[in-house]
Amino acid sequence: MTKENTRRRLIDAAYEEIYSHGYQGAALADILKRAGVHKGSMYHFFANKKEMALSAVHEKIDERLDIRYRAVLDGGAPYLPRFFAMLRDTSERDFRRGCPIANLVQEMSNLDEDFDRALKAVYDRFREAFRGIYERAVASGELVACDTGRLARFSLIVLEGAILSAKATGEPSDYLEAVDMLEEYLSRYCQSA
Amino acid sequence: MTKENTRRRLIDAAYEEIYSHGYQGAALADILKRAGVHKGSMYHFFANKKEMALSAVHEKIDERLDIRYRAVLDGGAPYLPRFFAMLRDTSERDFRRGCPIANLVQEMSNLDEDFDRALKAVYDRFREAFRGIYERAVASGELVACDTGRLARFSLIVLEGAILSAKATGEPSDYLEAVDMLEEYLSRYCQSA
DNA sequence: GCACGAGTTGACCAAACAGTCAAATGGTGC
DNA sequence: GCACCATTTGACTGTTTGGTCAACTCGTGC
Repeated sequence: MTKENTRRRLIDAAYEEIYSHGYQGAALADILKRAGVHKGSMYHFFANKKEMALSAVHEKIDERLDIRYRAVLDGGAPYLPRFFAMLRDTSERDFRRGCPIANLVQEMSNLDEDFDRALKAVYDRFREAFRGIYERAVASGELVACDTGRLARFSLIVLEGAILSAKATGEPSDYLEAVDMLEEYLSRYCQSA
Repeated sequence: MTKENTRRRLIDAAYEEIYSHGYQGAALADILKRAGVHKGSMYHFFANKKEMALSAVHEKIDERLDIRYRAVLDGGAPYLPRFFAMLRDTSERDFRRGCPIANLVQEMSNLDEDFDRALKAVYDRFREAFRGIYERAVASGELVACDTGRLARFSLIVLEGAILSAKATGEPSDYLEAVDMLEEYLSRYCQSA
């Protein structure tokens, strides 16, 4: 165990266990077993289970959002084709487990203020990432001038709903179909025909 | 305690506790306390916690879906205005707790086969209710002939996503805005202009 | 080579958990 | 008024939970 490595292993294990079983359902013993770390060692890095979980939310979800969606922005115009290509890339999606953010929102938002605050921040950041892409698309002339915030809110709703649907039915095609229909909706705001 | 009343009280209490805390987070003791029923008495009616929970899903969610959406069908044409009026009626919605079905799907679908099966059935019934309304709308000439199953799937995705969004942000307006945009999307398939 | 503190170990704890059970209760048919 | 059985009662069990703690290891600075 090479020092600060321990903390990362704990965060990774906590993320995986919570993603699979939810926060309440994730047993501390299972997280520790997965990380190969002893209990007291964990309490050296984190005050309690919740603090570790919130750290995992921040470091595994929040920070990664930026990276993933920045890639779309950094590619330059046209933005929309690359945005939708990214949405259609299901190689990193696990429909059986659904969306890590949505799972936690559903489970914890109404139970714990700290989770609520943390998840609100993540959700807002998610929205802002979408809005940023649409803003660029307006600037590049792909979209007509419109309420990009509204489009972003709706897009995230469709995305989260689609992942939930795929989890509920077991059909990833549910997700892809919804992405098609979102694109169809968006075409209303596209330049020309 | 008047006999079969006990069972209903247990179902009601289980539904409420599970809706608030999730299945894993709902303590049997709290359910019993809420119902005012003793433990052994519960095990007389149900084999275990899971069976009681699945009964609650069936009797409190599954059966009620029919009732709620049948009202739209029973009102006669035009169907779409009444459908959207029902979606916009938030008097019975609890955005803090979200959607009881979605909550359970997120928590349990990938953890337990029995929950998975039960929730798949509920979700499918939900979809069929939507499709039935759109079928009627086509028959009555409100919608042009189109893939009503596809519209129903998308509508449910938007609905579930919107409820989740309202829960995440704490803003019920997120939900209402999405309903507006769903209606806007649907106008593509409406007769005339 | 010693002192120091970050990091590790694993035994231990009280509380909460789902589930069990023998005994008591009470209404119904006869 | 008795017999029967569905229902109720509440104490009990074994397990799992998150969290505590005193002792130990080990690299680094001096």
